[in-house]
Amino acid sequence: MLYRPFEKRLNTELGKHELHRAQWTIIYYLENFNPATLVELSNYQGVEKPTITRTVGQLEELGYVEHVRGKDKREKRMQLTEAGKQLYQDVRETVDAYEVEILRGISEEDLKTAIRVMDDIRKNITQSGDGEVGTSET
Amino acid sequence: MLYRPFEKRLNTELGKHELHRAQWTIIYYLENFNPATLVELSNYQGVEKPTITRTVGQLEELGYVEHVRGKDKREKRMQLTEAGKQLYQDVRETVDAYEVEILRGISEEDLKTAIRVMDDIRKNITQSGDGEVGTSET
DNA sequence: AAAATTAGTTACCAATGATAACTGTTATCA
DNA sequence: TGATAACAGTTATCATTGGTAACTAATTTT
Repeated sequence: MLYRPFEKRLNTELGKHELHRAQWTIIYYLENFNPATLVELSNYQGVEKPTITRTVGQLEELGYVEHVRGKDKREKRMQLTEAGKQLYQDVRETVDAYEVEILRGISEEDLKTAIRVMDDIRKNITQSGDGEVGTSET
Repeated sequence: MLYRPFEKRLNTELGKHELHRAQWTIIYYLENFNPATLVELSNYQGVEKPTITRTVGQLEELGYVEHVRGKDKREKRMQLTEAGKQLYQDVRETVDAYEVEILRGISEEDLKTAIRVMDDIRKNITQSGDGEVGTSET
């Protein structure tokens, strides 16, 4: 419930670069974990594969990502193109400014605590009810 | 980005009661701020009016909310029906259990801090870029 | 009384996600 | 080794949730 205004505003910021949130999330991940498979992205985002297929397809058409083949012919490893890297930098500026703005008046320490708590919560969620992580039930 | 698993899991929990998130949010608000207008709900959720009209319509058909007319014939004040109140209680149990689970291992104090930070962030967001709150620029 | 504002609706469309059923590819194992 | 299982990705289709534009009816402003 707390994320609606957040997402709304983020979309506005991304709109300046004609990007959508789902696309940005993938670019963001690739910048940090270059070449990644679709399954990797799927797990990271907690989203089904077809959704990733679609979004990656868009980014490919836009020229922001390309795929490099590895040994395993099944998987499609994706990486950022030059244009993609440039876009990341550009968006980063916008998003950074946005972050500074929404974090106004919050102490460094409280923020750290909040981030840690959020992370713990995420771990709790993904480790239990989802049945996706670590529960290898043949 | 941090809320995807959260929403996913919440939807699973709500699914047990054949509810969706958007519907639950409205029921939740009504339980606390009985009779509320659609505009009120719209502002609270940071969502446009047509979206609210639709969801409230669903809840009305399901028999969870009903509208009481006030003086102003334009507005449609909604309140929970008996069935709606009952549903709230039932879902509350599910959601409470869920909350306990995802907050495992987080100290009372850290949680308080995190909540405060989140709230501050929300205030920062709604007070600036949206141009919706308090900026009466004729 | 006319004009502007407000609450809500209708009719669209877009973004994001899910499922089911499928094709190739690689691993397993009997 | 050959059948079978598991895995990565795709296609097609649907549902949820959101948005815009254009409208009606009721209420305020001027």
